Amino acid sequence: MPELAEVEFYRKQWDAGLGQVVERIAMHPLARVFRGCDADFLQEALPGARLMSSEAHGKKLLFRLKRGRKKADLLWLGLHMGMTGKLLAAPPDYRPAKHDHLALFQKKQALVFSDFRQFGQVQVSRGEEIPAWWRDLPPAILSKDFSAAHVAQWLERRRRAPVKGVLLMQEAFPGIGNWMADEILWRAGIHPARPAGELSAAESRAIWREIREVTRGALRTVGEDFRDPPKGWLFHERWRREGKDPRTGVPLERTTVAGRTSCWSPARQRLRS
DNA sequence: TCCTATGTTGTATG
DNA sequence: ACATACAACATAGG
Repeated sequence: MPELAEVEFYRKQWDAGLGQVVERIAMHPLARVFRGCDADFLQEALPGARLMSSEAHGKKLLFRLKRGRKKADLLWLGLHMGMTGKLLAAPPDYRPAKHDHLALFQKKQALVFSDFRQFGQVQVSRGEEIPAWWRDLPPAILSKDFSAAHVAQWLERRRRAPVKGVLLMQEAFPGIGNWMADEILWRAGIHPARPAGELSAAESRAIWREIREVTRGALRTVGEDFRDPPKGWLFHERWRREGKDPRTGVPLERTTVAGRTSCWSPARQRLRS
């Protein structure tokens, strides 16, 4: 599932282990989720490290661990949930199941990363320096730097691409995934296949506003306790076979746009005006 | 059996 | 340089 709100929910699942030492770990070092990192190093560095803090940025997660007293003894654990990744806290005697690729065992619980499709990824770095994979991140959606001008700039820069595809670009819109993009465009009344550069200033601004609204709403629901977003959202209809526009009752349409299944309301989102 | 799936990346092609 | 289409990754569920 993981888009930004699901990722935030999963981040908090490991809060149970903050401040505590990892006594031992279990992992499948040959699993595909370790393709981006040195699995042997991970295996030797994690036991004995203390989980200090966690952070989410878009769909990426960072866990900071500390091995000794020196500053340089920091361990940076990066996780991406891919399509089916999840994090959970389990009892300390938990037996990792087939798709649990990494488990950090602490005195009071086990912190588990599970991902059956393995589109997710693990990264690890050591030392004082912020690792390259956590540097130069784009402005977070709810930060001050995520301005209407930032959105307008990206729509213009990718002017020939369908707007749906632009919203999925993580280097500009960190954390937006397929369902959020559809939700944003539906609320803004913009057809997903419209070329980004053809949108008016008002439409660009509406996208900016709805990106932030959908993000806030998703964090308050999905991000808190995984409950569904509020009634009236496209979310509740977009996966249903006979889905209807929550505002007009008109049957929703779906096609592939920018390589992803997209859902929109023909009543409110038109290709040409 | 076939199709779909809340993601990303690489390659071929226009 | 930009954009698109498509495959690949690995697995489950309808």
